[in-house]
Amino acid sequence: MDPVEVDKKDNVGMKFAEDENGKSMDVDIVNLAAESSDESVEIGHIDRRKIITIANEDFVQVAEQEGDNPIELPAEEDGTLLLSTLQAQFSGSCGLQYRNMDTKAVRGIRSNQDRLFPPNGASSWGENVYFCVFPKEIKRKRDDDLVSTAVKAKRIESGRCIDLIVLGLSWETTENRLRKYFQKYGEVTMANIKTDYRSGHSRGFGFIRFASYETQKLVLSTSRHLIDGRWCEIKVPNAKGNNTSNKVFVGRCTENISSNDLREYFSKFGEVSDIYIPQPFRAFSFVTFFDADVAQSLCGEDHIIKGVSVNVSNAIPKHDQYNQYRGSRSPVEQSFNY
DNA sequence: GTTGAGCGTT
Repeated sequence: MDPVEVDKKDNVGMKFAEDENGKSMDVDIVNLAAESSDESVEIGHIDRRKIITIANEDFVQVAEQEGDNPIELPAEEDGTLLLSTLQAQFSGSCGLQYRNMDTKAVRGIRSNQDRLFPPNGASSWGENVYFCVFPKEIKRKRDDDLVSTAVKAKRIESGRCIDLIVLGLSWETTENRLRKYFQKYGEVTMANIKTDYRSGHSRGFGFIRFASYETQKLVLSTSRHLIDGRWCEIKVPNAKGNNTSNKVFVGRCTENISSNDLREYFSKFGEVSDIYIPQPFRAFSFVTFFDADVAQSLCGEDHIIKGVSVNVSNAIPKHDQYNQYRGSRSPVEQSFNY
């Protein structure tokens, strides 16, 4: 083949080159002609297939979120990544970021129209793992979709009452006012306003629960509710996942819910083998059943014990859920979590 | 002491 010229101006490794057909390619100058100090370097002695291989080697490692497993996306011959290539794998993504290991800060990737450019003006994407940027609305939607849409649907179609979240409450609205407002639809079994634990002030949302499924359906069919002069939204709250163990985590316990209360309450679902309440008080407990199916059937549900809405979920601690999700812990290992 | 999309203080 004919000699190929490589432009060495302000290069730090990878620069563009053209083969004899005028096709641009990436060539690693440091590896190919390290000793040359000319402005351009002849690399005609290099086998063309090898150059093509080098040229085709630039894949960009992209993950949906930081920490996710990356997918390798092919860069274009000029080193850029087409937005369409990115979006083919990550629908809705509009850009890329990566973690700068020196500064620990997240860096944005330059983009122009339909192309994304490698960082630092280089022509290589290097070994960085890049993660997607989504427009704000889509990111929110994604959480909604992936985290809980299926679970939500299951919960609402189950025919049972669940806690409903009320968003957009006035800072002034009290639990009594909330209860009073919704009582006109049917019997309310629980009303709760979430407050800032320091100031005690409302955080502007709360939860409500009805005695009958019919009432719940009726209330949910009207999404806008005028409460204390503000239009509020009532929705099925986001839920958590499932469980395979015979032990469940009971969250949002209050200090007056005793071991006996828990045993008495949960015994109606199946034989309880153990109750564990951490001391000092930590607002959760564990209930173990003889039958794992009973435990499983309760997961994701809210139950009212002594007027308090507690939440039943899987008994796997938060810091292990990542590994659990990745399947890197065996069920045997998981059983030794506590 | 402020606020106005969200997801249940330990």
